[in-house]
Amino acid sequence: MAQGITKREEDYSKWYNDIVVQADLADHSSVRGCMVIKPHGYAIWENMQHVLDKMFKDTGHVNAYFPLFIPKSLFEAEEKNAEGFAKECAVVTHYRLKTDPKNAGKLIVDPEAKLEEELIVRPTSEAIIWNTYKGWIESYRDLPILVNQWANVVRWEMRTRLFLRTSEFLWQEGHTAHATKEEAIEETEKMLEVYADFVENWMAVPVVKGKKTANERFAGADETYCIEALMQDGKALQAGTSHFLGQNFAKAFDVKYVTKENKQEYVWATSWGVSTRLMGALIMSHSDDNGLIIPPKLAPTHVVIVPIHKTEEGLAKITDLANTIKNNLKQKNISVKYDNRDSYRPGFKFAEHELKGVPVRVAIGERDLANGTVEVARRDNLTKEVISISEIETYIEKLLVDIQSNLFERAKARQANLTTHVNTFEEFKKTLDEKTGFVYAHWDGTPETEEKIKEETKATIRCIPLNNLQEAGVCIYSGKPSTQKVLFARAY
RNA sequence: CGGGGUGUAGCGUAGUCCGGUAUCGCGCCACAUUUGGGAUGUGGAGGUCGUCAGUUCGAAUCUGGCCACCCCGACCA
Repeated sequence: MAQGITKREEDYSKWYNDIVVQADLADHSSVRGCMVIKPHGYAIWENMQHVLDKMFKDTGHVNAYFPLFIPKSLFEAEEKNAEGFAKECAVVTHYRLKTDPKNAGKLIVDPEAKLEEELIVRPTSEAIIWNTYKGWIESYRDLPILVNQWANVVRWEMRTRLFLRTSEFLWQEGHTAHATKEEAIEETEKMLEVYADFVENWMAVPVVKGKKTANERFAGADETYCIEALMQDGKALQAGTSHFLGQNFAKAFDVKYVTKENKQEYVWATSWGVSTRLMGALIMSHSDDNGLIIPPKLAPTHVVIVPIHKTEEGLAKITDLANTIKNNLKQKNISVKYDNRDSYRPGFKFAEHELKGVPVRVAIGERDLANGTVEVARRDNLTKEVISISEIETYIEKLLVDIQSNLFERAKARQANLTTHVNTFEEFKKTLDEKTGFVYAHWDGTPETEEKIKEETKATIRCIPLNNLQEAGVCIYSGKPSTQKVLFARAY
């Protein structure tokens, strides 16, 4: 167990890395750009999956699984999508190794085992899925198709960061097919709402919902919706995207259906996804210089009980009490870990569970037994209280709810403080450099201006917020007329 | 792919200029004493010094090639 976490104000990215590694969430693997998600990190991801999966099912979706490999000819069918991902694709060219005749014990790629057609390791699955949907859809009676898959994908990134950007990552991708444009757009918006609901109410991370500009749009989409979150260092993080794909994939893969009126029509499509990147958002939204902070609704362990004893008899009594509390809390669906390891002292355990982000710690000592109390410490604000044993269960139940909402309110207040409206390019640059955060500014709506602003400031348009206030103004860069302010930020 | 840096025990390091078989801390193992915020003592295990070749009686140290990783840029959920 390492002891020092870099302070946030000293070096924010180092702090982030320290948290990920020292809180046992993930590690660099010996595969370049790929990480090992460790049990503690994976447990949090599993909780995210469970909640999201239920939300998907509740909105009528079902799960399925499609292949990891996509033949190049299928991959290239939707041109824009293919072009967008071409630069970061892993490609399988051979299917066999053989022993090296010149170097005993070593293997080489068998040059005679070259594939007729290369296989692309999926960076996303639209191509293989729409190729499949072609066979599933004949009539309007086959629609809609509402399928999700949990999978890994590979995008050959040049620079990687644990959870935020790795060459391989885990995600879910929903792929739906609809009879009408309206229905597909409704689906796209519905899933954006699902994501916003999850990220705000389970992860306790406030988001701005919006649409991407043409530059930032998913390759192959007509419209990309997104949720944007703001991290503690004032940088934005895209937390989820939902795409209205129009008829682009239906046309590329020739997926038509027969209407009631016996007419042939192309199918309308959506796709939407969130990834293990959410882990990064979770970490960077709440954690502090003592380590990770996990919102109760996603914490693998809600409460840890630490015994403090002087004698064996004392320990036995504490253990009895701990087990009673544990069982009572279990009735309330609160998961409890009794940390009775005898090789570590209480102070060490306190620090360790803080580092790993357990929301509530209960310490029980022999003094408590005499007084009929326990000490309860909350992770979010590091405060402690002495609570009577008789009311411990109801107290903790309420405390977990408090912590969840406190984390959200805290993050929300921070986001509000780090949101600025500006009217000139000077103000814009100054805000980005000195204050950071979300910056609202007028933009003339052209990709050229967006590109110039990005080149000069490294800030991108994160989104055009939904239900955005319409107000006449002039673009901060070009001085041309604008109808609304859009959301800029430097981003991960 | 460009520019910079680093490779010595599980982790962090000293030693490299000036060649003589590797230092310290954390962690690990055993035992004892401890336990209300990261315990202490005693004993112990653990290293082809990134890799390959060269120079030398002798290389962590000098020379050359290669490899890996990190940081900065171009790219990106």
